[in-house]
Amino acid sequence: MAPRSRPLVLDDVSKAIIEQLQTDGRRSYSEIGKAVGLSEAAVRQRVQKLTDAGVMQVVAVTDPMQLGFYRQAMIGIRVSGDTTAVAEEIGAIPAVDYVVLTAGSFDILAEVVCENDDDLIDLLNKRIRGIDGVQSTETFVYLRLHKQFYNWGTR
Amino acid sequence: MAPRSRPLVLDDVSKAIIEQLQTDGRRSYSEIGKAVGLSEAAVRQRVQKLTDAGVMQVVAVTDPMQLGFYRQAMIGIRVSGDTTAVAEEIGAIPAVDYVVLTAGSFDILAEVVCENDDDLIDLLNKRIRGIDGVQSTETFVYLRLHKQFYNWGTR
DNA sequence: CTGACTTGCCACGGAATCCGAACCGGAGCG
DNA sequence: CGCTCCGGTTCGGATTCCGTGGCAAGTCAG
Repeated sequence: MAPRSRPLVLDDVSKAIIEQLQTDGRRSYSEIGKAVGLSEAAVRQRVQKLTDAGVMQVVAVTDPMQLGFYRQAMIGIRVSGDTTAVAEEIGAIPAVDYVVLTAGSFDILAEVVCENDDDLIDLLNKRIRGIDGVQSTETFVYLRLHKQFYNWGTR
Repeated sequence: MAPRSRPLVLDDVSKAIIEQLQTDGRRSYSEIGKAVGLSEAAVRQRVQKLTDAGVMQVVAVTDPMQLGFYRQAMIGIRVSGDTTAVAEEIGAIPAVDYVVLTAGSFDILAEVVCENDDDLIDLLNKRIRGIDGVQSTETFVYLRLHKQFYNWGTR
């Protein structure tokens, strides 16, 4: 949770390792080593370094729909005053899984995951719009998730 | 890439397994089994089923910044005609990692990952705005990613 | 140049894990 | 009752994980 580390240049081998784990996070070190031309131990050390440095993390990602969260939305938020403070507060809400400060007609974009429409309404009215500094919000209800990639690493 | 398997109810044990893998995608089956009260083989079978069904996938997620992608943005797109077709075309662009059909003042939201501003400009002008049916776009350049969670599974 | 230090990789071996297959018990059904 | 399906457990051999030690190639100071 603390990516406090130097730039940490990534050579081609590390990129290759990341690509391997992007396609399958459970691939064995020796298999990766075979693919990138390194020994098992070397791969292991590099993966450890990469995760320690916060460059990469291996996790399970899920389909919210199939877990009972039937309503997702992106919320554009206009703020007066310190955007960071507001972002902090919004990020503290459990239903919010993604917060980013932006330039443009919104100051903050927040993605939320709710079980149903009632939860979304409550979230908006009772939580987000009540935050000090929030001027206005605009909600984009998700109709269909069409693409979701995690392998933007090296192209 | 094809979540073609509808019903598949998730009991508490499967949810617990998912939570384990959400905190660490490389945790061993036996360790998970110990945590959720199942044998190693049973955990393995369930994980296999869950991934096959598209409920969950274990992957490496990376910090784009540390991989040389210094410019991210969300692009709101207004479309005339079939939104699905446009979404399909946008999703085919490598720099686009996230596409969702929405209700609201945008028809499509697309997150893009670029190396720099020039790439972003080219992406917008030469790729996205050239797609048939795209009426207008609005770009929200990311200033700072503030929160990003993958563990929305069960709360 | 040289010696101390650092860094990254490989080799190795014991412990742990993975993984396929066999087995088992309960539920549903004719 | 016999049969099948399902999900769990057990089991054993192959594989992987992981700590450790060694080695070669820098780097730096004197």
